[in-house]
Amino acid sequence: MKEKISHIFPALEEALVTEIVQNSNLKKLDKEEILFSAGHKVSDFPMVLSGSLRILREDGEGNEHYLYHIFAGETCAMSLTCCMSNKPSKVKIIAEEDSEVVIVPTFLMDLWMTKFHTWKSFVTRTYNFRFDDLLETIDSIAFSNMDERLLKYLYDKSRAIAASTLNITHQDIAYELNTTRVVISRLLKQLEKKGLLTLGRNKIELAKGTLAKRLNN
DNA sequence: ACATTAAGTGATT
DNA sequence: AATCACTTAATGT
Repeated sequence: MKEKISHIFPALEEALVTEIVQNSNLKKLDKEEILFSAGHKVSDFPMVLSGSLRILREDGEGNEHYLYHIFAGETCAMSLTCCMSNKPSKVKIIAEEDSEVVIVPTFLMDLWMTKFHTWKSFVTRTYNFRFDDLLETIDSIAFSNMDERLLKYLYDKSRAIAASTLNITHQDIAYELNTTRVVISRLLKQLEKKGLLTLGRNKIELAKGTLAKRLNN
């Protein structure tokens, strides 16, 4: 276990990894399993060992908004902020595919910040790394660029499951981008005309060029 | 064959 | 971009 964490989180010092192992639980998540919902107090946060998790903003009225994915070797910036301010979670965390995570109790956060410099820099990097992504998201919401949001969503999802074929309905996408099915259907149709993807029932196949293009950005 | 669910379309706000 | 009303297509029982 210890070797595994060290391998996946190489930046963390040995003594810290030892404490992680002593205080945390390993949890296996099935595809689409909900780890945390919004609203509940954050007593733990996840560090991803394998697979990927998707993070959604969620209000009380059943509105959701996709934010980002996290992968092996990462932790959730939003969960960390909730930990430190002792506020209820504002996000929902769902396994994008079968995943393994280490569930770490939040009370260790403060202690580790002063005790382990590698922890402090890990947390800092987690924030920095996420910031650009969130800015992009803010931009596309602010300027109502639903088509860009949709493309980013498809690309992110594709990367998260390491496949170019997504098995998802237009309705599901609409729900996670907080819009309506009709809008998604029409935008997807446009993207299909542009040759960026092909559509099927419960299926969206991204063109190879689409992935490459996005990766170069 | 029938019901249900997913997706496409035109018109309106 | 959202909503409505409707059609068409695919899938399940």
